[in-house]
Amino acid sequence: MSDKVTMKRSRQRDAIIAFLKTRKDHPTADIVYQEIRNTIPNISLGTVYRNLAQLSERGEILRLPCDGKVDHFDADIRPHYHFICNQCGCVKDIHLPYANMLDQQASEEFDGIITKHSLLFEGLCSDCTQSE
Amino acid sequence: MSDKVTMKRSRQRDAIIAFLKTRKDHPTADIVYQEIRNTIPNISLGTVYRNLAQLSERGEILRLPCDGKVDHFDADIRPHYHFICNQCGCVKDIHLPYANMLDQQASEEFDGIITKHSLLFEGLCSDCTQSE
DNA sequence: GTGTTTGCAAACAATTTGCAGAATT
DNA sequence: AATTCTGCAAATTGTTTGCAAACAC
Repeated sequence: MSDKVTMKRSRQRDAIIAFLKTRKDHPTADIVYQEIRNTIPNISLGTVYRNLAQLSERGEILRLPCDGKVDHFDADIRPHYHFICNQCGCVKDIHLPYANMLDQQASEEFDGIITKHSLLFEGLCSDCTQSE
Repeated sequence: MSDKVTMKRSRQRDAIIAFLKTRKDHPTADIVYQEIRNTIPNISLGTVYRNLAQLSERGEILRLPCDGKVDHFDADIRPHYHFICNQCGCVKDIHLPYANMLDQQASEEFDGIITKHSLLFEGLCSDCTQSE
């Protein structure tokens, strides 16, 4: 849709990317905001949203619409699946190989063009399993 | 979580369910609202949301958080998969058998408990394929 | 009659946007 | 110098909620 327009560097964006890369969970925009404020106290929430939107549009990070409410962001852009805990809402990676077969099967019975799929598992994470 | 509490019937709710059952696409709350207004002109949007929430909590309809923005609702509660068009945003059914295998595979490499998954295909619907 | 449902409007949460000034190239 | 980026606050969007009156059982 849109070409990759010139991007100037900024302290704020660098910090956002760097932070996302340190995390294996998948922070929300607000968590990113709270964290970055430790380093850049007067960063604004708008800037965080702007950068996350920008970066995910360019494919440099992933936007995960896991729980239908709040988006989560992932610096690991390799195709992989996710899990969301029904109790605490945490989001984790599921390391299964991407199932091309599913796209093929779906294509066979579908009239349009299928380019990919996303797969979200649900249940209880290990922490919540114990405290139940 | 919550027991099925007594439910009194209402003209509005009956209309909402009836409408949803006539549709194979998966209307949003707002579309339901616009439609029902033809029959019940002074129904309020709040009532539509309240009933859709209520019905999906009781498992009488499905809430589909397809596009991360707007929820879609489905009167077909049998487990099945969905497709969302990247162009027009329409949501369609994908009739593949529910893949229990995926839950098993995911469970093997995951520490918590996996109860189910949802699978969303993306691409272009047949209409958008032609107009491209 | 008791308790649920409604319409309305106000409240809310997550996110986006307009703008003037600051920072990057 | 040109353009992108930021902080701030206001605007938007989708959805939920509080309340008094209306309705169902």
